[in-house]
Amino acid sequence: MEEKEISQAVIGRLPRYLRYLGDLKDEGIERVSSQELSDIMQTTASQIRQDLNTFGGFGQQGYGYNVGYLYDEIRKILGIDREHRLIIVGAGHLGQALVNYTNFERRGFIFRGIFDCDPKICGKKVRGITVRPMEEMAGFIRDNDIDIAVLTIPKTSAVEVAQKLADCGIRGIWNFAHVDLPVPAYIQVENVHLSDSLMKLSYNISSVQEESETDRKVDGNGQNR
Amino acid sequence: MEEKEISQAVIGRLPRYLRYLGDLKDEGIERVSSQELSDIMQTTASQIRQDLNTFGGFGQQGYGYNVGYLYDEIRKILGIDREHRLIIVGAGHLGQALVNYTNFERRGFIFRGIFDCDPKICGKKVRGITVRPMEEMAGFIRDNDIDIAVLTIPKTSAVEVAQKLADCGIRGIWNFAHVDLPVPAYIQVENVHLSDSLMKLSYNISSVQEESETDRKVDGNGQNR
DNA sequence: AGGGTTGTGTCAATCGATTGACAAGAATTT
DNA sequence: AAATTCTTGTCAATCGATTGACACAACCCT
Repeated sequence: MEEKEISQAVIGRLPRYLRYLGDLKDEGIERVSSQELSDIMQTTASQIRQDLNTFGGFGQQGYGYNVGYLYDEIRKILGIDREHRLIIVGAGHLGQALVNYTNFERRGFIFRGIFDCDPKICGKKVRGITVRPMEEMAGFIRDNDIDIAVLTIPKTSAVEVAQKLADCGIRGIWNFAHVDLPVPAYIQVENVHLSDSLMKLSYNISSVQEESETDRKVDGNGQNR
Repeated sequence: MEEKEISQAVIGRLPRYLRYLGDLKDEGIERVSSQELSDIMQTTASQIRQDLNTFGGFGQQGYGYNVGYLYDEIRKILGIDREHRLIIVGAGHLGQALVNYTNFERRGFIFRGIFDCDPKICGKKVRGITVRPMEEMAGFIRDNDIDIAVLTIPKTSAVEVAQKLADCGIRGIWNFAHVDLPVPAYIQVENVHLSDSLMKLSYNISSVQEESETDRKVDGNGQNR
């Protein structure tokens, strides 16, 4: 079924394509060429064509790409054409903030449960979802067919909990804890290391400082890399 | 002062080095070789040496690297040997969660102010910090020598607010809004596109599914790339 | 103090990712 | 209907990042 390994660099760009295509759809635009899209997105037309061709020919010569069709195809590739069921592990500030962020649900990521080891928090409701004790987690994952666990607990217990999650058959872990998780290769881990991100910003601020004699031209490109 | 452009790939790995060096320090370990470190971090010794040499020779032949010294040097490189003053723009769930996350302060990122356009929220206190109306933002940035603005507002107003931040001389923007920000090149933007990250996870889960006939070997490497 | 060992800094080779170029197919114009 | 324009898919070239190899410096043991 799988032919060749697809690079994470390409995958990482797909959500951004999806975002711009969604904007175009909202504006009622039906077709777009790689050149037009690259102008808007501040990238090269060649990269867009190369990226899309990794998954097959979605465009048509002399016409370009159909916005709605391409949008749907990228959704399928990313696996967000179906619902994902998530649980939050760690009902602290961040965990609660994520549950309250309704945009995820709009994209098909549905929060089904919240777990915490603190008995004082258990029983409390966050956006209608009851916080449950950790002991119930394994059963809950199996009973509710949970795809993804969101780890918003301190690093001290993260590795242990990740092990537990692996044992009860979770498919992916969205990891906000500031550690690398050693899990079997068939479990996917996506790290969101917020403090790493802040440190990168700190570096980039400082390095701009140092080259302050250089010209300060406006570039206007806000994409991450 | 600047000699050659340093790649973001290298910068992106520095916080991870710092994390593992901190762990070694806590264990009381004084010296480490690139080989030992690469074994722990699941990378190559060559990459570690190459990365560190971008900034100068921190090691000694036949000895390796002094953990404490290297730790301090990387902190200096990242610019986290001094304090950074931040404001939160957008006092929603995520903004409040970030203010309450004490680990940032421990690393020298100090939250000085919170701003929101909703008058109902203004005046409220989050971890001792009063939420102020947006009108006061520009003055506050100048008066309090603010480095970094954290953007936790909806995408609809993000571009406009970023423009305002640029005008009053902010140095960096930590952007949680789901848009690319067009700002002058001397302002650094670090994007945290949470839904993009979730979509990547979704893809990787699905792609593992498809190649399920392949061997399920344990790899134990939790690093992001 | 000398010899063996360790391990860095660096250069070269490999590997992967991005960009450029163009042939050919489809649309549009005349 | 033919000519022209547009624009993809793809191949080749370039560019950048990672890995491997090794000379030589510093350490450690006897």
